[in-house]
Amino acid sequence: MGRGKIAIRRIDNSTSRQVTFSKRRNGLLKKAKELAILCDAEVGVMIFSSTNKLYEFSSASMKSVIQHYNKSKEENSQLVNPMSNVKLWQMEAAMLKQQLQNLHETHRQLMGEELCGLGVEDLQKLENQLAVSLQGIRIKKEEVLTNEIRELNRKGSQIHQENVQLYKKIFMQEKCFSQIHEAKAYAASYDEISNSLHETPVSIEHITLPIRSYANLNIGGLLTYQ
Amino acid sequence: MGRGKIAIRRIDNSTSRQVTFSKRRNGLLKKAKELAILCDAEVGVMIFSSTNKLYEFSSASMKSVIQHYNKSKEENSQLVNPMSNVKLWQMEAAMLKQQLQNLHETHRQLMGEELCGLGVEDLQKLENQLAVSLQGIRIKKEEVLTNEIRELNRKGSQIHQENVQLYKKIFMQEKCFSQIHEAKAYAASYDEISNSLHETPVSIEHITLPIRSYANLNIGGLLTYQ
DNA sequence: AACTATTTATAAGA
DNA sequence: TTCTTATAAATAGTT
Repeated sequence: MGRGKIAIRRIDNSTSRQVTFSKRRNGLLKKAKELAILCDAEVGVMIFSSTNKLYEFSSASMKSVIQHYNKSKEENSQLVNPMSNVKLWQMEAAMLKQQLQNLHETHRQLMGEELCGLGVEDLQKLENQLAVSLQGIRIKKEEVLTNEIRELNRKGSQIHQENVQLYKKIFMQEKCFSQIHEAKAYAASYDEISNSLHETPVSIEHITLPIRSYANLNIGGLLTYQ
Repeated sequence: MGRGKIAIRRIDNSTSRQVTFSKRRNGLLKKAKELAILCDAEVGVMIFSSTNKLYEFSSASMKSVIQHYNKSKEENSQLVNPMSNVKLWQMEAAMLKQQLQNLHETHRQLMGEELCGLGVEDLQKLENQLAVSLQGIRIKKEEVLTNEIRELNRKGSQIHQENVQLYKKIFMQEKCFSQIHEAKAYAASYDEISNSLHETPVSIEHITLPIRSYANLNIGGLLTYQ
């Protein structure tokens, strides 16, 4: 329809293509509108130019047209339907919820709650499990404590050595008599405390206090004499 | 365009409207196709007849056209986007997954596994919790066992009474000497066993065997003499 | 964007 | 529905 007939194939000339797009786009939108009005039909048209600009017509809102389209399609196939994904995720969520609930119940039983529905055998199993767990945790705890003690002992003796070196240095330099006196006094008091701690192995039950004393001594020693 | 000009308003005549719909619908789809080809545009057309039948054209897949449309629109609003639901459910699932993972870790710690990341304080808390749980479960178990024992004792003595009544009946009827002898023998043997069980209170530790003996006696008695 | 020769779409009728 | 056909409408090429 025009001065000459054209074949329906991509128009090579860019300008010509753009002009034709403009004309025919308006034509299409007009015809869509007419169809909707004349025939009482629900029509939705989306057009994207090659420069990605959107032109649209819809008799109702485009949202409702697309929803209608989806509804119409979900009878035939689930593939085009963006709702199918929703259903998949809903199922996933339901499954996770169930797992969570189950685990929660088990967890509460392990915490010693909600034991009413359980028989003697279940209770016995639970008791055994908890006894084993408790044992494991106590072993682990002792392990951790032992390691901490060993580490503190190591650091304590290391810093004690440092302090001894520092005292020696101070003494050798013989710079100030008052400092020498202090150092002697400190060394005496330190030995008095650390002798009983250091020579004998330290047990878990008595470690808390000695460790703190150690730490205080170390920090005090370093700050004062460095 | 036709024999006469028509106004663009709803066609009243139903048949005429349907015919026009058919013609113009094909026209619109054809024009949409031509536009897509000639101008290299992305086009999507959805048409629903008044009887709700769907006719469509899309240059690519309708799904991709709609997605393109949504993407183009989501700058303005999220409402039209059918993916938003999916995202909501994905978030829900992710949240549940996280909860499940957390609970799982706690659970494993309660089971005495994976204790490596824990400090002394955590271990101590865990130990205390487990000790409390264990205590609760042991109390519950004793409660259940005590109830079972009480119930069995009740049944046992009840059925013992029944048996005594049955023996009396048999003796009173004096139908058969051999039966009387049997009854005497049974009563003697029963008293021998049950005296020691029934007079003294029964402790949990020793209950299992006595209860079974009781049950056996009861069942035997009932089956034989009813 | 406007013009216009031509093609195309389609209203009415069969 | 489909075919026919007269006519309205759309538009290709031009200005």
